[in-house]
Amino acid sequence: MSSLHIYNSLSRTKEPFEPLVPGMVSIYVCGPTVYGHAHLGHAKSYVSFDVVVRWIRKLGYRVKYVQNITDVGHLTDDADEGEDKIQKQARLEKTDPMEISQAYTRSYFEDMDRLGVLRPNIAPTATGHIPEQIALIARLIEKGHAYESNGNIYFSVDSFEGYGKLSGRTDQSALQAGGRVEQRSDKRSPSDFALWKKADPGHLMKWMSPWGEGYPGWHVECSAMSMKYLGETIDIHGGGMENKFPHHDCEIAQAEAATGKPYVRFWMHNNMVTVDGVKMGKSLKNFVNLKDLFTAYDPLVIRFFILQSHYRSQLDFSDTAIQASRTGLSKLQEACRRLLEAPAGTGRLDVAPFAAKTADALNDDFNTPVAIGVIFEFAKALNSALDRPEGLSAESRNEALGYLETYAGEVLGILKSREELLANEAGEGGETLEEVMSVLLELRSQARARKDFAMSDTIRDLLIAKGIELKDTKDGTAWSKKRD
RNA sequence: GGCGAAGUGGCCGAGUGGCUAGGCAGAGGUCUGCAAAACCUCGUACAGCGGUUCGAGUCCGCUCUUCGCCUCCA
Repeated sequence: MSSLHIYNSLSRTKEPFEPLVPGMVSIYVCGPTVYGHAHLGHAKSYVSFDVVVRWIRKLGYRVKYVQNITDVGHLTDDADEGEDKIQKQARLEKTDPMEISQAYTRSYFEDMDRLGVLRPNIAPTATGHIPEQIALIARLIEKGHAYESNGNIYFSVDSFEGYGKLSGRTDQSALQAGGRVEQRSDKRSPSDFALWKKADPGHLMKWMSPWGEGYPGWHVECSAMSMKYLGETIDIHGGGMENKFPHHDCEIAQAEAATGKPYVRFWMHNNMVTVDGVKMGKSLKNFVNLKDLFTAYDPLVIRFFILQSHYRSQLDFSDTAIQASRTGLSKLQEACRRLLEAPAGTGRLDVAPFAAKTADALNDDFNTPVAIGVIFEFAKALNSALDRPEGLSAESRNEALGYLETYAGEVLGILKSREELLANEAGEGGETLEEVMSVLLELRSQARARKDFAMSDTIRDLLIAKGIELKDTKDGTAWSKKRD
């Protein structure tokens, strides 16, 4: 089997992955700013990193996964202008900022839970780490990398060699030429960015600091919390591509200027979700809210849809694409269900080659689309084996189940549990339904026995109309509730 | 203007220079009373033009097009 290779945005190559501390992997992923419900873009990001974490754990490492919650409202415009987003939402909802951030934090985790995204080990909030951020800022001032200007603290980009090395934006003078960055009177250099902002009188979320009442800049929370929980050098830092610049370049500058050590060993950036080829974003009105999407599609279908493309590729959202995923996923679920219900036979199925190919795909920079492709190939081989009269031996059956439950279940998180797969009708009334169905199927099989196909087809059609599907097999008639 | 990514069959979407990606949809077939499901077979896909090579979707160059970032953003 191959070993894990990860595409490092910093070197722009795939590199073999070894953690800094043997057996332990530290991961920090930029979390959401909580002033609205999560959308499909959030889902792509956090589902992707969920698989990263699950796979690295599967490889035997202890993973410490930190994902922040940005609950300090940053500004709607650029680093210095506009309204605080959370405060704005609070005004719209006629409440206060803390209630907004709390409510949408809960909403975020609800949605992620439904997508099967495992909770991070630590989900620190920016508001809960103001002292840490102040301490980092003070350290930067002390070292001459930051300065005060009218109660605001700015990071001095000129003081840090290599600013912009992640995004490739290293020539600051070239940046200003055609860009939209405006010269601020209290910044020494246009590229300097805010570490601490003085609060205007109407500003609600503010804290006391050595520089007066204010609030932290956006970039500083990630550096402060990452270093607090994971150390000054971490293995993996993940986030959306749109955050490479300026956010991640600023994080690097702050952290490395303060510590003199490398901040992150592997930078991972996931790509965007687009709608009709255009980025889905909060500021555009084209985002697809997850709660809305869940009313039309099983969250597992959304997860599967996301993992069918690679995390570094753009994913174009459309109903036809997602419907194709729904059909494909149910095919996989059906194969697994069939396996669970299959009587023991004598046939064999060699699972090892499929497992090796799946692991290779995941080791190759978490290539989930290829991994899913292999699982489909496996499902085909499995169905073929089950079609044969000799079926599958108990041993092969267990190996096949183990493969599916490990890769499709544990690692990719796209497989329902055994209970869910076997339950025709979960919940209230299920038992009664089973009994009624067995009566109907018995009547139908009697009709078929006396070749009264008009009657048997009537029973089937009426059930179809109620969303219950029948399948006649050599072992009798199976039924299932059609779900979508 | 600067930095970066990408253009693959009807749709989605992988792809390390030679060996089938995969899924959805479609066509034909096996099985079945008929269906459904499953399985088998089928599409001469790689934006265009040059070049390197015995051989390129895969490397190089040019052209065209699209997208992201340079402002909050997963």
